[in-house]
Amino acid sequence: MKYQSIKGTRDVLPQEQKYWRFIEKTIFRITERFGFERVEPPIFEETALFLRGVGETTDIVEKEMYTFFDKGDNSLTLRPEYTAGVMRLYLQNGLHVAPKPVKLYSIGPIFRYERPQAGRFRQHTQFNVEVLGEQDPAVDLEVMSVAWQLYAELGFSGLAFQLNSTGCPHCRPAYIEQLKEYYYHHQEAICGDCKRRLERNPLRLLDCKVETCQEISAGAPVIHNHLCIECRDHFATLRLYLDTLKRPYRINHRLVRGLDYYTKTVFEVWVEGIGSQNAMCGGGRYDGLIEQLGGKPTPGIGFGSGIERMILGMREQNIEPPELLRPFVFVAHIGQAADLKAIELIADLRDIGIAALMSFGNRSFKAQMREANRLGVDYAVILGDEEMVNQTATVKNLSTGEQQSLLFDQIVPMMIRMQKHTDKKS
RNA sequence: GUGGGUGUAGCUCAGCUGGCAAGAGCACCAGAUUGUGGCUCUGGAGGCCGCGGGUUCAAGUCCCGUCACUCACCCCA
Repeated sequence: MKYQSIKGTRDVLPQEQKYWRFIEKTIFRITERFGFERVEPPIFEETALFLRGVGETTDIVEKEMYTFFDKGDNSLTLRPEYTAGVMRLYLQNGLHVAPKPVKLYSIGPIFRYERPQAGRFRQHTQFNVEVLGEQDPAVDLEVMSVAWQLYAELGFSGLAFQLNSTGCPHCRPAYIEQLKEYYYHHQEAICGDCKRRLERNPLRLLDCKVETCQEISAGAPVIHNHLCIECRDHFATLRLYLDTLKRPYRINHRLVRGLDYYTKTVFEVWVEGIGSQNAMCGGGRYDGLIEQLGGKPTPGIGFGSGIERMILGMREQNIEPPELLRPFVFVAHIGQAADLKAIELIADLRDIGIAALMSFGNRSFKAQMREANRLGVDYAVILGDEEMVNQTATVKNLSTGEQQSLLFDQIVPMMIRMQKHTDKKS
């Protein structure tokens, strides 16, 4: 084989489309219900936006971006996440003067140069939600509720939020100092990765999977004891809201997120069985980001959810999305006159909105019937020598096997009636 | 970037300790039914056994290299 898809990318084939259709429809329905509006920034932006927006020392920026120079020698990058681009869109298009909060969502591809594995690709699709301009914890709840409602309506069971607060610029630095202080005392015992984390991203120390490191992290200072009053209140109120709605969640002190811009609330939703990358969505609050990108101080919160991971999760939980609609009529034809009539007939049917197909080439009648069956149509219209002589068509109901003879003029009206009939049933 | 696993028909996979003119199921095509699908039966088409080298009388099978895929780590949806 000469060409194959790029590492970490995947083809979406017809048999998977029912998942995509189902998920997209559910997203549209829920975002509408929650009062979100769709925006789509371009797939690539100037590289500097992501450097600033995501954070220069994050893994995403340091090693995962698809960056290239265009013919004008501009450094461009395929978006490695949605938020920075949406913030740019928000500022550039004057949405910051719109009534607050501004509630936006997007659906599209994300690119990261990573080693692929189960549930992780170099191109994946994200459903992304952002709410700008309101710091009320009720907005945190609202954003989390979009994710919750989506997974519930997709049919997932047994899900729970992982929840944490990572503090804010007022309280986090002091906490991180204490954390580092603690770890400096255990420097001998921690793994190589953790030694790096200690210098570069101390919060991640808590998340290490190495057993000996976990023992150490178990004794580490907990951020909740170091939150400032504002952060503590915010977190407590959010918990009150979640409790009121009886939404299951687990406080996870180890939940930290890799992007620099998060403040206060961070959350994920996990699903088992899709490999070790089990987070179906991840997000949190980023109250300082807009300011960092040149806007006025504006609170914000959002999350991204991987559609490929939703599909993996649905498969794992044996959730069957609705089947796509099948074509309604198939026209089988034998002989030249019938061929012309078939072409005319499917055109007429399609004009009035009925999904009609015909056989191509000179296939045997039997083969055409097999094809009709395989396509899953409700009716086969048969045009053969006899029919052409009588100016009639034989219409066969493929589920009951009944068939009747109709004048040409009666076929389209009959199909309209039959389709309405089946619509009612389903 | 690091470590493990796997590469045989379109898909899922058998091929044990080297002896294969290379198999099965599904899918595809055709026939049984000369104008009637699904079920069944019969037949057909479809493979440089990832690629390159080596060992051997003999390699899909053993060895080396290489590429690809895959799982896991880092990190993330």
